[in-house]
Amino acid sequence: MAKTLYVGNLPWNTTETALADAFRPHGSVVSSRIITDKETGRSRGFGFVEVEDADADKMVEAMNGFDFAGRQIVVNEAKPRQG
DNA sequence: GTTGAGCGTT
Repeated sequence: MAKTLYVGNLPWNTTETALADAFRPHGSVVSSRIITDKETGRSRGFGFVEVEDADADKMVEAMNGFDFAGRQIVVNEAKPRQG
């Protein structure tokens, strides 16, 4: 099982690979996704990282406020997209 | 060639 983590305050040039690479040493990263604008195709400045349930809690504590590319990112457990 | 609070696709 895995949990989805919301990651905000990301630089415009942040990629999914850079996100997963930053979360990898903190826990088991299942997948990562950067939200891009459907009209312009550019990054919206936030994304989601799916990690293992057992590591998700400590990864939020470890990566929340982490200096990413000069910006402090915001990491929290993502809201359920399906109620 | 920009922007900066906010929660994504089947």
